[in-house]
Amino acid sequence: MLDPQLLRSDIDSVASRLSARSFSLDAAGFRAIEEERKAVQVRTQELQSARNQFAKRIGQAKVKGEDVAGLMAESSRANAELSDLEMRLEAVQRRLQDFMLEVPNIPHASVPAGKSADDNAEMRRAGSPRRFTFTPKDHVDIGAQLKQLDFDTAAKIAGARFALMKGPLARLHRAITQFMLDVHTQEHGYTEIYAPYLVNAKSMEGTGQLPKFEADLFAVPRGEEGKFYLIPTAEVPVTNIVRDEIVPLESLPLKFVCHSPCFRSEAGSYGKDTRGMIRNHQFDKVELVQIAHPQKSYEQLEQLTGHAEEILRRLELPYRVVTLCTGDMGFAAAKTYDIEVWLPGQNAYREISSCSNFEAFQARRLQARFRSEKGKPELVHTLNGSGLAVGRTLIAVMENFQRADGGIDIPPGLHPYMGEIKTITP
RNA sequence: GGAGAGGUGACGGAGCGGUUGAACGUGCCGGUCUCGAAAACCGGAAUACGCGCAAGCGUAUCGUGGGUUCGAAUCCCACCCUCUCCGCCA
Repeated sequence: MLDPQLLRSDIDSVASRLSARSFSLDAAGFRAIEEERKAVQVRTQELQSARNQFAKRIGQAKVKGEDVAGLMAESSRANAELSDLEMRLEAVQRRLQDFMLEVPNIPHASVPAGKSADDNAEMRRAGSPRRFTFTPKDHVDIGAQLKQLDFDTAAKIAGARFALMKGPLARLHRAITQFMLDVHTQEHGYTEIYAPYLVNAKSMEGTGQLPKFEADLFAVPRGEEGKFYLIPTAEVPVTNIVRDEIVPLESLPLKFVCHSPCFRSEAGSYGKDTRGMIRNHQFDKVELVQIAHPQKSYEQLEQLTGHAEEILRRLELPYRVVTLCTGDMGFAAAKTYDIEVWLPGQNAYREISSCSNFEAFQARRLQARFRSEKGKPELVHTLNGSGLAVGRTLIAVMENFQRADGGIDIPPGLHPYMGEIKTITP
């Protein structure tokens, strides 16, 4: 959510900055609601003040044993208008809130303008794609030949967009997870978190998935009306740790790492990446989350992105980093770096991590604050990034380290996590 | 699933339906004292929002939402959460 003060004071410049991400802000609509809010609120508060005065006078008179019937009648009359106004105020505030919740974040000044992924700016490349002496296969074929990656059985058990791994490949998947967690906790200073995979609507709203993106989520019913949502990323439970909290200044930045399964309905991506494990309803991810001082958050974004890159360097996987353009960024982000790993099977770089600074956009929804140097509570900045998506990392290892005989070499960094097994062979 | 207890400020803990945003204590900040500290004493301190150039004024907030009332932290209802016991369970 954006700062309501900013919208009130300078909605036109907000609108123009949002147009870069092809969001058209209804400035006139906002002004109209805001004007009504102001009028209704002022009047309501006047009446409330009058009511409080009456109540106070009646109380005082009663103590003295005076007759208060007249005052009470007068007060009743004055209150008649109030309940109606209070309802109107509530309604207009809800409309304002609804409006605000649908407005995306303002892109940071350093974000390149653009409409689609084609306009993203490549920042750097690391490693160079391996030259194969044979035609490289993609992970689906490699996995099938090894009989360790089975989409048919997964489809029988659950449906499309699920995967089933067996034996050494399943272990490799686990090894990758452990490796990432160890690097981030032991070398990058993150605190490991284990968090709920089902969360309430409030948490989803805090990080921005709700109300706008309900269709992307899975939910399970709970009780009469309520429901739990399955987390689409550990960002949700972990960032919500600081919801409604005021954290001490000296504790910043908070750095959390959390491995979790992620559940996404992938509504609207029919026909996209249907082959293999690129885009599944369920996948594992190691997520990095930072709660930062507002003046440090962009510094922290560079650092966090570097932490994610370090995993790829250790696994000897070629990658590049791109800055998402205004049109390609997520709803809540002010700036995003995507890290894309080289996939020989697709002959392309594919996203394996997305590192974003949300500035105060999430913090405002979360009411996540810190006590500033002046002793006043101020909104924190929140950041997160994948460090990394486990399934896609597995794919990258399979495709980049595949052998002519259909086997897979294990990158040296993972040997300790594989019981020193160095190859997976057919 | 059954039975019970409880949710008040950073924390502990009061609070006959009426000048209660909330006693008291601890902690915190400033000051006096001191070479310095401790102790003691004095003083200060919630958050959000609205109106206003400002000084300031007003509104809301005692788990959440509704209700009763001229007036609710205090009464009623529903829900959420925490704790204890029983049952079940990894």
